[in-house]
Amino acid sequence: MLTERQKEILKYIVEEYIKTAKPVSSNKICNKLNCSSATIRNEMVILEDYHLLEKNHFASGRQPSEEGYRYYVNNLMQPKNMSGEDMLKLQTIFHNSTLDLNDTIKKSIEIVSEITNYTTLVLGKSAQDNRLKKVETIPLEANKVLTMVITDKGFVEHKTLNLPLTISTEEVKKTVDLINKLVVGTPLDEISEKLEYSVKPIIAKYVKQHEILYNTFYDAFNEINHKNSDVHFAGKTKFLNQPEFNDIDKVKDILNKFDNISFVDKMTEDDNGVNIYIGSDSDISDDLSIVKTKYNIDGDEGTIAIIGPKRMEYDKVVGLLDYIKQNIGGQDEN
Amino acid sequence: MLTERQKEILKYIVEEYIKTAKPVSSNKICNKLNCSSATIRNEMVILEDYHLLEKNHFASGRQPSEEGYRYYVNNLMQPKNMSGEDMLKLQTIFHNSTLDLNDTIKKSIEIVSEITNYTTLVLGKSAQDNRLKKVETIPLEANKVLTMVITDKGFVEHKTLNLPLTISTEEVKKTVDLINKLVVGTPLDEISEKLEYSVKPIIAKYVKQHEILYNTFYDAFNEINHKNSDVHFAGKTKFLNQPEFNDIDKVKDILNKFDNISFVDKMTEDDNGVNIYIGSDSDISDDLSIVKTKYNIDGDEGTIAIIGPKRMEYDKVVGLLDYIKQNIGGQDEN
DNA sequence: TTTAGCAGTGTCAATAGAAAACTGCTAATT
DNA sequence: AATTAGCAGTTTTCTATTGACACTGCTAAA
Repeated sequence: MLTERQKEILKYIVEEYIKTAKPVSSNKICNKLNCSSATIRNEMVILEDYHLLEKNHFASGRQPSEEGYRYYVNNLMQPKNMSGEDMLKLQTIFHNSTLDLNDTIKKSIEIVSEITNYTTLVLGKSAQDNRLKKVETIPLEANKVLTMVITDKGFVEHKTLNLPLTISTEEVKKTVDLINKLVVGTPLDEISEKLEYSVKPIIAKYVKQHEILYNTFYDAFNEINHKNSDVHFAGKTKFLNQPEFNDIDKVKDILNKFDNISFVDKMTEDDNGVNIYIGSDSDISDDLSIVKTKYNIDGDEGTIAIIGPKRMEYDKVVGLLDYIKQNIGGQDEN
Repeated sequence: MLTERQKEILKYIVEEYIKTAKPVSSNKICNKLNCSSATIRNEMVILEDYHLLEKNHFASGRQPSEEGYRYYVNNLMQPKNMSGEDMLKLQTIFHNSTLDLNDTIKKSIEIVSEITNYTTLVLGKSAQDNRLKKVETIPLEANKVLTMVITDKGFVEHKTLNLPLTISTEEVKKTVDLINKLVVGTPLDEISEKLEYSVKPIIAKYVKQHEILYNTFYDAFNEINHKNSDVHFAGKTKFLNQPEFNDIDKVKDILNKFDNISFVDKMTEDDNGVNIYIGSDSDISDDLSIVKTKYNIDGDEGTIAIIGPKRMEYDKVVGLLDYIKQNIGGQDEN
């Protein structure tokens, strides 16, 4: 358990390091608290023993360790209220009724990225609890057919097929009708199974060249399920502004992870508050942190995440996400 | 007009610089041609007078200028044949009939990026000469409506609308029917005009709350027209491997340009061969070059472009694109 | 418990010198 | 007239050294 003074010192070091990116010396701190630098140094040794602070080299100042950041956000930090100006920016986007929901969200994460100067992303609701609304095909020129899969929440996945000449448009229609009759209303994550065991045999009976058609729809369903949500980024290169990312290899690594978005698993974790993943917890890079929250606007769920350096202004970011959660998409309806 | 020897020297310098990224000295060259380094130096002075070579500082070796590269690709370079192994990789993708066209192309630019180690992108055909196939709406839960615009080439644009409660589904249907009756078959780039002058008055007559519905479709059409083609990247960060991109600001600039894809205008320029845009010609960065070609597979047109450092292996890249053009999408049918 | 004071340690910027890598030019050679 | 050897001159790069600076840890005193 830390003493009050130790907490104060840790808080000061974290916030100062966040501001300057430079190790904090005992001297700087003793101006804030009224005690000598030697006292501070003694305390710093203790905090280092607790693994809350780190040194770069023997005679350097201290900076927060990953655990130090964690202690800070859990125990010391106070979310910072947004400026009125920034609130206004967000409100005008959200009350612009001419934009559709998707556009509103895209626009607003751009604002968030601009306000915070960090990369921001939004993760649409996973399609997994969508149900199939309908399947549709539209014949185009020659032997091409546009096939679409539409869900009850408005997801659309489409593919253009080049059909072998041996398949007639009637057979396509038959297949579509069968799928519509048999699986509409089924949750998407159950559809592959149902397709394979209930639908395939029936199609095989009624449609001659069923294989290729069946496979197409099977693929489309799988795809909509796998890219289980759309991800939109804003300010993807913001982190390049931070001094800790002057190493090209680091940059490359992070950008590739952004593209593979393997880290989104973190995002879908169930939690109703604002969650903070620091450094190695972020699953992207030891040098990055993620602050995320879920939103819910008129039943449309999703996640907004802000990605910044470990040395991120957590108080500001958490304040911002709190605001969004409360004022815009905050119906906790689990 | 250059002498044979001057051409040989220029060619050697370009190719050596491409390989090593280091200025080439007279000494290295005189091992290749059988003459002394002094002779080479005399020639290099002449080539520099022609603005084909550059020096970094007084006593440095020479490297190609932008014009030097241009002279090289136009007069000295010979496209290099692909290795059998690489050909095979591409062929297996292209003859995989279970993939639809879009997936085939995406997969193949991934292969191209892997083979070349450069960023590769594909630019779908512009939607401008598409015609409207149909407009469709699907009512979802509550007051939400999915609206779709579909073109004859298989483009699909969709939006989810939150309708005010005052609008009935019948009115939506009426609007859609009217649009379908009046503008199906119209080329997309003429549709805004037609909508505004021919359709709007009629809708205004038959539909009560027509404004919001009309605007939605108007927006959707505009959007499909403006994002006039889809762009897919592969190996977006490949250029970070090159030594000339160790400057974070340069990196940031290029990545942002990739995202804004303002440079695609270059891509749509009409030309049937393989085009090379070097340095400032590329409209991305003075340090990058673009090599592109159009393809045409079963009537589906598009452009494949390879983006690499100015110091790019033009012979290999041109050889690769030649191969793609000839073996896969090379019907010159303008 | 706290503090003053100091020795010890590592960073950083500046400087200097020497080696390396080339070129341009001149004068001799073919 | 074209080519070449040779050398002076230029710039980069590497290494070493230095002194100033910024801290810390520890000790001993308050």
